[in-house]
Amino acid sequence: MEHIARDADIAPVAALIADPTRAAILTALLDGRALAAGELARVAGVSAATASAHLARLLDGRLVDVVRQGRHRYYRLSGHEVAEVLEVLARISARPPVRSLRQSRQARLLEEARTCYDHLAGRAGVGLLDGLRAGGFYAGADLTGEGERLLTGLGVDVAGARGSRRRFAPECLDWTERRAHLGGALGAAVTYALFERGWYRRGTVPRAVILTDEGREGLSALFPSKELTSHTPVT
Amino acid sequence: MEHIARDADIAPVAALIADPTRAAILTALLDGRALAAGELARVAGVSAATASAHLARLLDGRLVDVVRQGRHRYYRLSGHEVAEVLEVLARISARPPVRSLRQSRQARLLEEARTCYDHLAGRAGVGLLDGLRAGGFYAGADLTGEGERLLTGLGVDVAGARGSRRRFAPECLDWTERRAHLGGALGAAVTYALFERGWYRRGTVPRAVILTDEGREGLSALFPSKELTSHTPVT
DNA sequence: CGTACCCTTCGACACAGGACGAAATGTGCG
DNA sequence: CGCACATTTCGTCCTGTGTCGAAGGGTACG
Repeated sequence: MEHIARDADIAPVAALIADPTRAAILTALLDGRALAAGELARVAGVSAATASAHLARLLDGRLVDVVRQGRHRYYRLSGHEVAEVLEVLARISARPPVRSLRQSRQARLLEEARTCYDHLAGRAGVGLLDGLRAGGFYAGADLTGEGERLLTGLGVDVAGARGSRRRFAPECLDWTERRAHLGGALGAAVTYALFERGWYRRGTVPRAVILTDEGREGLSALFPSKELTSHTPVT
Repeated sequence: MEHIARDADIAPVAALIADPTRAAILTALLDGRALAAGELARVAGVSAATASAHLARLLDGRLVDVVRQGRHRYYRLSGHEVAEVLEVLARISARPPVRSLRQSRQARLLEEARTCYDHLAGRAGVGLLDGLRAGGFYAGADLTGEGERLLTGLGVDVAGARGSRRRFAPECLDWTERRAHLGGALGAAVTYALFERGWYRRGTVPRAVILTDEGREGLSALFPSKELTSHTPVT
């Protein structure tokens, strides 16, 4: 009368994430960019041979894709579902103690504004969603008509996001802020547009993004509330 | 110049899920009930000693809670966040091939209607959300005023769900249907009310739930669309 | 109390798999 | 063609951990 597993077996996938080196690799890829095998070895702090073995296993388990370019091989997460797993896991995982000053500065940068795979997170992401809500541009898990006009005017490909097979505009729980930010296809499209406009740019710390002067102006014009724009720059 | 992990380290938590025996135990607990250590050993197909060791590790990692009752120790998931991790992992995990007739019947039961930790999932869960939407009771990620009246009238503790620190009424992606069902605090409250009314009851297969005759009548009165009520009983 | 039962701890074993250096493969460039 | 570089494959070592039987606490019940 025993019940054999008829659910999806999650153990093999979890095992792929369970190794510290592979977890470091996956986390490094969490910003959606593709990194070369050598870079990943360096980030994870292991030899090239070791990283290669791990990447082969991740590839086999379909957690990452590879694109060959010359003598480099660039690896990236195979999709946003993988990023979601990592984020959800982070939500119930302990945050390691901060050791150095530099680390605490990096931590503050990430709490301020970062990308969560392909959309904006951290205080900036939460503030953006708050601003959209306060202005009547977003309600429930959808844009209002007014919101659709606003974002389209800013160069966001709203129609394309709607056509995507991905969920359109779900709220995504932020694991530093413990509040929601904008995720899904629309979250990605908005973030893409913000980069295109130069309102945000990538920082030197992986996943960290930085509000530019133009961005501060543009956003404060759109959202009169202070939340989004008053945050002090981290230097 | 290497980047040490300043993110939450997810590897230890993933390692807890990565062992097949522990994954079986966690999956068995996914319906939110508390099971005794012996039962868990049996469902996982290991000796009591082995199960005990695994449960100790899960306890240490805060994935499960234990409640001692006489000479039994009942284990349960420590919270819905843990259940969410398991569900998200299942979404990117391979479904094992069906081996026996009994397994395929069980699989059909679960696809039809099951609980996802504490709310309704499967075709029944997806149909319920569809019905709420079609009737104008739910839009975006919130109840409409009409929906609030309807559910309150059915005995759902809507106010309590709103007061919860959990998200109120998020859409939860169903990994068998690949469509959304109702999750969060409201999903749990609705499911609780459906059980209280006797419209659904627990099946013999873990996590499976069964639509009762009263439930069929009640739901078809509320939601004229056929989706929710026409499904053929699995025998 | 003594017995039956549930569960955990202990001791011992076996095995998976992660680590590296060295060598092999493959690509680009002069 | 030959050298430089990125990456993988191979061989080997070694730690970590999952497994069980047997023994050791607790708890209930007659």
